[in-house]
Amino acid sequence: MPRDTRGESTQERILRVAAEIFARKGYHATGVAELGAAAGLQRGALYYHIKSKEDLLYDLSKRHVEEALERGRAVLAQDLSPAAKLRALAREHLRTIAARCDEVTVVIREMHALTGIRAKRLTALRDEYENLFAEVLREGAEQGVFAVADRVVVLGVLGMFNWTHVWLDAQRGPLSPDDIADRLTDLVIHGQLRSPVPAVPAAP
Amino acid sequence: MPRDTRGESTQERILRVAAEIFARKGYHATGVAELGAAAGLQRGALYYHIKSKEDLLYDLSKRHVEEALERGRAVLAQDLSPAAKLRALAREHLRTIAARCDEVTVVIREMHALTGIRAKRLTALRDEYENLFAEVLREGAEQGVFAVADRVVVLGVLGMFNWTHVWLDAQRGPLSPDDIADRLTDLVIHGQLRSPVPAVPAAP
DNA sequence: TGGGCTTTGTACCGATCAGTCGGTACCGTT
DNA sequence: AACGGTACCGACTGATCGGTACAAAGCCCA
Repeated sequence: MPRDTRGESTQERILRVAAEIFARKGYHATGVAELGAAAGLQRGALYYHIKSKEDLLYDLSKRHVEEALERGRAVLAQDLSPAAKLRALAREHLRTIAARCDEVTVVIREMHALTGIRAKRLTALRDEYENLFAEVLREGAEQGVFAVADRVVVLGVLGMFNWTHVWLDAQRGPLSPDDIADRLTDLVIHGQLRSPVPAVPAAP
Repeated sequence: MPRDTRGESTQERILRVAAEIFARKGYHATGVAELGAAAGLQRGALYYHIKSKEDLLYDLSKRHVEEALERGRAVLAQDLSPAAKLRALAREHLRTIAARCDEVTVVIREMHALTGIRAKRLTALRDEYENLFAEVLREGAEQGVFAVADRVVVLGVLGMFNWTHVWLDAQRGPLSPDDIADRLTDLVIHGQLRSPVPAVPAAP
């Protein structure tokens, strides 16, 4: 029963500012006093709401990945062609990054700061999310629409989309997250080759 | 004039172990005592060799990016087709990651820990390296071999290759770095689409 | 043997770290 | 008025942080 009824509980405010500061300064470079101050609390008050600093990072990351995973699963449950599914998944991914860039950055950059069972659980969650991409590519290959995607290709595609969190914010163009997702999806589906030049021999 | 003539100076040993520890634990989570101990030195002795902890991170990163940049430039100076140049650049990139995974991880993950002019200088160096990929794609488009690569595509391709540092070590398959680079290059050039008319089938 | 330089270890600095504690103000319920 | 729970504060702990001062020890050349 939080006293604050202006639309955001103290818990939510703490998670929000923690994501912002962790993304900007890094987990280990951020002190709990700084986290509290950003949330309008002293250290003692902050520890009324969180169990530990690492738990804060864990809760923040877990909630984010779980929500993204849920949305991704909904996309895969749709009755679409593999190519359309890949496009829809890419759009969902880019929308998430556009809307929650701080959290994405924290999950990707600071996950290694988690220890023990928390690290294991979050790694498992992240693997589950990444499997969504593998699943779409597998479906496409099964139907003969895509070339068989070995693990390298899956990780390559995944990396392309994951890396967008680094530059999406700086991309101050007229392109919407959906536009960018479409452009990257086209690249994965069609490649860059435009001339009928045959396959390239390996470099010496 | 290092006393150690067994092939590695104290300076080099410090840079090497620092890369390893920074990559494993993170810059801010690593204490200077820990760095010294890993190099066989006490804190005071360590500070005879380094100016500061941040300077150690900077020197380590700068040296690495400069060397990678030099190799990349040599690739681009070769007289090759755009596709062959992209393949050669990808191979060079993957070879670097395979040989110096710790340094790559540190540069990518801990660069934001640098401040002031050091951050600016390293960012400029990294941008210069990333421009190599943009340059290859631009050449290809200029010659009509590649589709025009806008900034999104360049960043997408770059992300795909940069992200490999996350999983290349875990990839305990029979694939060499060159194999992986070739596979990713093929993806960028040809895409995954194979239907309705199966193009040149990729070897499974 | 004796300077002179490089390298190292020890002791120390002030600051900050994550986390805990006792105490207090406010709340609705009884 | 008394109570239990929620929310918060400020002070405190012991440890560790990055960095420095300084002297001893190892080394080379004379």
